[in-house]
Amino acid sequence: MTPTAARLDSFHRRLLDWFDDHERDLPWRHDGTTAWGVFVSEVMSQQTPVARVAPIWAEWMTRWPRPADLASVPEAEAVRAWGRLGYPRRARRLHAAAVAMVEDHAGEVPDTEEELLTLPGVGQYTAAAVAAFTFGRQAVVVDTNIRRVHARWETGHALPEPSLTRREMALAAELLPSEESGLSPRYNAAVMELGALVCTARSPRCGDCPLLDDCAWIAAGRPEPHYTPKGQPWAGTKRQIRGAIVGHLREREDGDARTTTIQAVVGSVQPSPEPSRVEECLEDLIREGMVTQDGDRVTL
DNA sequence: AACTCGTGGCA
DNA sequence: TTGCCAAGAGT
Repeated sequence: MTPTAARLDSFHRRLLDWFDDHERDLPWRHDGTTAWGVFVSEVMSQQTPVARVAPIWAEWMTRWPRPADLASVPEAEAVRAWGRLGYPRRARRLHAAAVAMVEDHAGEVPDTEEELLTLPGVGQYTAAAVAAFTFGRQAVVVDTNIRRVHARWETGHALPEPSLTRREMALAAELLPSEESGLSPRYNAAVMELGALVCTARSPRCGDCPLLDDCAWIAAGRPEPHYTPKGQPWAGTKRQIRGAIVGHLREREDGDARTTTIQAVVGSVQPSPEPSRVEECLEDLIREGMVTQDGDRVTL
């Protein structure tokens, strides 16, 4: 299960050579991007395609170039500026993280995984990614792309298990180039990039893969993933209704704020569920702080 | 450990 | 057309 030193060396060399020729020109990879810029890009990219993140990230960097700039505006400003990236609670956590940086870290992005992990919205992946990509640290970065590359190249499975296991983290740590080599940050980016561009979940481009002749999944005959039936109807779920509520509010421009009546919110959700169900979701959003209430009016 | 939390593009 | 999937985190 532990690859031989020779196979591991080949793995590193092929990935890094491939990355030299295929690295995407993402805006946060440009020279001069600050640690704050990398931090924001990582949070925005959680569960969200990077192509959709790029324009919003650019707006945020112009508007709030330092943590203190975001921390100085109301949290609702961040939620409004989030646009349609999805999971808008991430905007609130990003704002809270900026406040924490100002209050506890001299207005800077902390430069260790341990400190990064204390920030709202920062979990195992984001802490490792920021530590590696902006501070050049030795960190075990494991995202969905890296998990899939590892599953195929080493384990021979089409896709990783639904939830991240300790075994996977241990494997990722074993596959990391040594600290002395100084290659691990760029290697981490390279594996992620391969997963995003070549070793994709659907229709992988194995013909373009630098690891083709050394891949356990290929050697096993590219077995299919085991099908897991979890298909549930989307319409009527809390997530759908919450999305419709916040989406409706987002479009209700009224000066700086985005506000309307509870009644208008209830009438805006399509297909229309029971009004009580919409009200329940609205109450959740108010309780969580995503939406504020003033009498019969609600504001994003 | 299993669930919840948005949104849009694409095969 | 519709289900799958995308740089996960929090509980």
